[in-house]
Amino acid sequence: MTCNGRLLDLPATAITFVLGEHKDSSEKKHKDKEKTKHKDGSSEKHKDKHKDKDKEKRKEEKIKLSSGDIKIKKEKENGFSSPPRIKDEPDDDGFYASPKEDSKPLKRPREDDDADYKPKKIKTEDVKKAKKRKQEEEEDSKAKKAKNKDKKSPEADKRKKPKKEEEQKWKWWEEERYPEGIKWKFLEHKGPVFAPPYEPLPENVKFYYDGKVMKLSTKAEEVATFFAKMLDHEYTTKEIFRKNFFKDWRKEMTSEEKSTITSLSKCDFTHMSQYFKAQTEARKQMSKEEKQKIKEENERLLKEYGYCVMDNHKERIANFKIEPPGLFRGRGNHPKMGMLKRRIMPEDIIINCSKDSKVPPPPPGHKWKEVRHDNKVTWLVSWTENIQGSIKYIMLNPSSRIKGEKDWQKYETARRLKKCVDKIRNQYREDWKSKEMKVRQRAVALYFIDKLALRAGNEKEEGETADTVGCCSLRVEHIKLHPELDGQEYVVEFDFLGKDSIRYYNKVPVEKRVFKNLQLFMENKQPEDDLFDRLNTSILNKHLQDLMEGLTAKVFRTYNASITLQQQLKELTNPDDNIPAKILSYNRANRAVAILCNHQRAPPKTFEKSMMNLQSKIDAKKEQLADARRELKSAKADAKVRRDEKSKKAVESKKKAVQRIEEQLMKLEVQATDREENKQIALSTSKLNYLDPRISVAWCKKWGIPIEKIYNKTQREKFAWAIDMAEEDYEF
DNA sequence: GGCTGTACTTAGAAAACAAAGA
DNA sequence: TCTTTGTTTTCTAAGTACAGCC
Repeated sequence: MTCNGRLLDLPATAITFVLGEHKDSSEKKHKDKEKTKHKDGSSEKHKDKHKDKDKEKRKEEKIKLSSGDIKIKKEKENGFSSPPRIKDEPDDDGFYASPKEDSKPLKRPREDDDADYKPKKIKTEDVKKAKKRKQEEEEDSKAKKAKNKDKKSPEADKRKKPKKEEEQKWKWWEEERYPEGIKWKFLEHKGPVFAPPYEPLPENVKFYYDGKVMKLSTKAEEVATFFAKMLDHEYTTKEIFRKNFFKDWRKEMTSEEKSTITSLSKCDFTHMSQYFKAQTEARKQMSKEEKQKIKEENERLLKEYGYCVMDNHKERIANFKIEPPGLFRGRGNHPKMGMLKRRIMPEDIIINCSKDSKVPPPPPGHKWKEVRHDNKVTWLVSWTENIQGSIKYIMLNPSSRIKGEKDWQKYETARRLKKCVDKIRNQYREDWKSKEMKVRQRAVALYFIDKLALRAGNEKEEGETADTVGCCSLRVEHIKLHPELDGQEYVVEFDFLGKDSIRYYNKVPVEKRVFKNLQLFMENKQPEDDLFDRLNTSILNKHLQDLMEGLTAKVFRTYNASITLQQQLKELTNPDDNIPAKILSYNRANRAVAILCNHQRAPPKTFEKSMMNLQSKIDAKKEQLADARRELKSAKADAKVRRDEKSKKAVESKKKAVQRIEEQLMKLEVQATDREENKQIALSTSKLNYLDPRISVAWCKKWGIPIEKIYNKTQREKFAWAIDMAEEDYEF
């Protein structure tokens, strides 16, 4: 079985794209089973533990909120008083425990050299290189200063900016990596930005209960506005959502409110909803100046809180704003949808930074939960969320060294898999014959993960999340076996909800041994029983670790996605094509991967309309072309009769016009094809997470395609390492 | 080997923004 | 200049993986 074959096994039409809940009956069945399981099971206990914790937390929260000493200024969301400035790029004067001083900036390793990507020992930087870099940095800062001065001509600024920004980018990939485990040596940041405090509704905005106006307490009103803002959303019609919301809302009510408001269906939020809609409208109608003001404010916030200093470099933070309170919106059939996501206070926040840094001060009158100095982790701020009890983090942007290095490493691991994948495939094929059930299950599951790019499928806490599965957690009800189907032998029909409750539906012919094994695994089982009852992700990954260092189930997805892109690009790119046609080929290769990985999206609401618009543009262009051709014809006839220079020239210019219109038409047609094929497929997820960017960069270089045509600004920032290092002959 | 907690990547929807068209 | 449409960015949920404990 070749990878190429794999893809062809999977024509776009083979996967039916349907979003959302499609199998109520089986889900219900499963849930019922879980309910009975819970009665004596340990997970119930765990759940209770969670509940108690949540209760406690909410109690604490109430106390805090009612203490009334919370004053968060609007201008200084973080409550900081005159925050210290961070330099754009710290001077190289060693005032931080700098990795530069003791690390040698190596020339980047060749791809092949890097194959096993092990952190090397940090070496002492030689003086020459240190000097050189110092010089460069000084030049950078000079350039920056010059740029700041040059504010008189924004036009000129615009033109110069990109180049200069390019120049001053730090090429971390040319430097030595830290030993494993150590993530940084110096870390300083300004802490998080908290959600703005609740602003009570104006007096004239009413809430009605049972047809009568009712004035709500501030806390109850705030939660009510969360619901009112979602009134147009399908969520608010769902029973679970309404139930969860109402339960949590009541907790925020005064005892008086609680005794009055006993039924959600008697609550009328429409006036509130209208008010918010009007506000949205008003925001759209704001004057240019007002909009500009908001924009500047956001920029200021970003400038102040959006960056940290990590090891002598200013790095962008991905999410420096704390998630605001609101109603939890789970995906798919989530049992907790509608629950209240509580407001996060400084007392919930753990700050992580280095000992010798300036610890961000908490907002006045508040304390951080904890300040720690752990350089074995990459996060700057964390807190525990109240819906699942999980930890949330503030981390760096994908363009940062710390994320980029990891990303690079991920693709190197996938490339190592390439070298031994044949051996692994032979091995699991052997294992299909094993005497041990566990080994057979492992081998069949691995075959699916490899062939179909399924996710590993960790076990999930029942009743805590939507009922979704991956490979190891597939249940009998998720597959159907067809000894023969549509002229093919041994077809397995998959139908299950995967991550984010996206449906995976696929009919796949498999090898006879796999088929027979599946029949064996399903013997004497109920639909809701696990297909691979002797297997879980931990067992599988332990096995994979023995086959190759660093190998886990998800590496197969990365490997298969990247190798597919590379093969498809080779196959689909026609050297004679013009640039738009080549880009169409690229998108098609990208699409093949997205289909493999089952990356779907809801078709855009305006899809049909925009398609029609495009078609009418094409029709108009066709007419234009016909006209132009007629004109050319008559010009030719004219020239034949007159035989002068002027009419000859006229023919030439008409010819050019025809050519130009032909090109325009072709571009439009390509666009239409691309869009149609993309209707339900999301390309960005694979582009961002599964495709070794060096493949794309090499392809661009080989065919003279500007990199901007396939990566936008953010993507170019994330993949700066690949853009810098990949040559046109790069092989994944 | 199971359980729990933690850290990190991957994911699609929605909001914000920019460009094109009227 | 205003409106529509398409693209990018933001947001945060939902996965994977693994360490450490019993």
